[in-house]
Amino acid sequence: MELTERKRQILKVVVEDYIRSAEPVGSKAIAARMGGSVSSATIRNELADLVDLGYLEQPHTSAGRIPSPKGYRLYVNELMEQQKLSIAETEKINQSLHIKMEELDRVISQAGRAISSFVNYPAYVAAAGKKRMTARRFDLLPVDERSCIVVMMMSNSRVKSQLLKLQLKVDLEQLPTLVGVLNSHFTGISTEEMNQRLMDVAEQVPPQLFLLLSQTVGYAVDALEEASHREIITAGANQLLKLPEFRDADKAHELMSFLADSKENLPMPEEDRLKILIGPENVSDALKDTSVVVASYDIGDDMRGLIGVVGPTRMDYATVAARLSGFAEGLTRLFGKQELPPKEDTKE
Amino acid sequence: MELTERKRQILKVVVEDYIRSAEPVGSKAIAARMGGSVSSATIRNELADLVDLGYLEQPHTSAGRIPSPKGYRLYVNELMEQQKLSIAETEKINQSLHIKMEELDRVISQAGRAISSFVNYPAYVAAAGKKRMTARRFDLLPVDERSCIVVMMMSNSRVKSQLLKLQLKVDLEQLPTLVGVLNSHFTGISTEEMNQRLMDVAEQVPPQLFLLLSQTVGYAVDALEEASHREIITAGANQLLKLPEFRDADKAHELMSFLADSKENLPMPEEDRLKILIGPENVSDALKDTSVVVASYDIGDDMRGLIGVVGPTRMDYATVAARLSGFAEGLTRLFGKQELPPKEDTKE
DNA sequence: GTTTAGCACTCGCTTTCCCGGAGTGCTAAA
DNA sequence: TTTAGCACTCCGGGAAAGCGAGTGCTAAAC
Repeated sequence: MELTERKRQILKVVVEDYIRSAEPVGSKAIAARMGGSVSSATIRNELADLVDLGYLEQPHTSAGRIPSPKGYRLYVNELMEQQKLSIAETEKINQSLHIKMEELDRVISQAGRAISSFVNYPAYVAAAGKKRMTARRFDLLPVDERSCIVVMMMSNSRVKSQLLKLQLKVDLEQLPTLVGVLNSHFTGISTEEMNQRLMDVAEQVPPQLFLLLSQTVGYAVDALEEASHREIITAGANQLLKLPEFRDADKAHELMSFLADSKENLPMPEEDRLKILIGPENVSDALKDTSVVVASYDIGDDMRGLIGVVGPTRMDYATVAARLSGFAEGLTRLFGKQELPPKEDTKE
Repeated sequence: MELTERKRQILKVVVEDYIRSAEPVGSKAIAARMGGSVSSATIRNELADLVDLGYLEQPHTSAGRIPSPKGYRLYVNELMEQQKLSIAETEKINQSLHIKMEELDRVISQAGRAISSFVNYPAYVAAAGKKRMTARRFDLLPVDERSCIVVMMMSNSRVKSQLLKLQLKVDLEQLPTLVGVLNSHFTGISTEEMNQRLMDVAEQVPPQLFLLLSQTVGYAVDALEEASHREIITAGANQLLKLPEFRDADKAHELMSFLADSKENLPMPEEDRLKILIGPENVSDALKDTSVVVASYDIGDDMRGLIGVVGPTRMDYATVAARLSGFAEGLTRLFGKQELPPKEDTKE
């Protein structure tokens, strides 16, 4: 059997109607929506075919039809009209991205909330380094004889610092030596190598300096690992409760717990700019009945982020895809503009 | 009419039974639970009195009784037995607080998740400075002629830093002068005063230095304001859906949206170590049918934090109060131990 | 005077039954 | 190939009925 143009038209109408109403779509409604050029009986014949072909499903005899995952897939791939963002929408996106970039985390979580309330579905956001983070430069600032400040610039040009309490008094004159050691031996290498090298230099450095050195390197390792650790933030899970498919508390609870606890299993495609995963296409069991739309954005040159939206398979793919892309572009722009680094590889 | 000892006993049984079962408690069940020393008929008489006194309510004639807010209040104030944490529980708390204190935010949000899963209700966490944060010390580290690193130690001994891209080339020799100005004129004062003072010194400083100065001060102001801004984090809202009183999606949605969006209105008592707010005692409308238990903890000497738990009025107050206190103590200890500051007021 | 047994009554909850209506599949005619 | 007609299916909602837990009251017992 063939998938004629008319069948495609009908499928499109069914998908869009169902997305709107969340209720099975009947032949009469379809006929009306197609301009009355054909009768409902004709539509019925076509519908039966579409069910046979696997694009539609019938909750029970004598109910209308709803799209199957395969139907959604065809819709998304071929039938869906690329939606343009209205000026008002673009405006709104830009407005919600007027964030002073202080902490990366904070920007990201704010972006998560913004996108969620913008598409009316739960959203998740993540940022990850393209490669492992390393230290580019160290400094130590004396405070008093019992404490000093470590300052570390990381390979992504972000700067981290902390007050360090010293176990032993340290001669202030020796700090420059230490800084020299740090910068010559501990920059541009992975955290494992840093720990390793700490062992190696143990003998070359006077013991009381070594203590401070290992404290500093310890801090650096922690900070680097924290920075390269991909953190996933979710927002707007409560949006689910507005949807008819999640009025059942158990269903809602299941998905919300998943979003809160097992974020690691959210889809994180590596390559695509925009990816749509429909129902069973998701790997995680908890997402089997839901769809996910993910877009990626750039954080400067070294990092990459993902924003995703989770919703029922009956998701408004066209709108969500458009808005998500818009957001991703906005974020890329935001980070591109504010990013400071004179990107220059530090030789170790 | 008097509140005899037996009435109090009965009230206690009703509250505790209702907390467990979420269902109106009948006279027979009470009699059984009181050891069979009195018959259900006697209990019925007493129950009628307790309703008259306002401690109990009757959803409808011929249903059992449930506690009124006034009943809960009496229970919490006088009837409830202080619960001790078991060793296992204490252990579990300490374990969940084995956090390396990196970012304050992160500790706090992790603590929120931990407490929430520990009491099985949604939780919120906040940290706030006791007084406004000020800068205690500045440093500038040259990177190249177009950028340098600002390092600022705040009054709570936390250190913030960032790479600054300079609009103009600056002579490296002039940085020490600038640091001097910063440390002598911009420490120990509020952010408003900092902005004011920036105007004042405008003429005393060569123009191209002034640009860098104002950039630095701008950064400092932002960072200080961000640090003193009380951020409230909520966690575990999904726990609500397990409770029978929130099986209704609309109810759950209302409260969850409140928790997600209007966190500012969550109770933040100033004085008490532990506070319990029952139903209508809450000011926010959204919390009228829920109870809140809040405890406070110390973050070093300068800051104070709050952890709270939100649940139905039928909350297990005894357990929640004990666990929350345990947590608050744990946090106080955590911050006390890791806190570094040699607390010393900086003269401006 | 307080407590208790006995009993009729109340009222919410669940189950069952019934009905309307939307929608289908099939057949036969256009 | 399309369409009108028609019998049939099945969901969803509302009414009615039965159940059962629990009450309030009365009258007797302690």
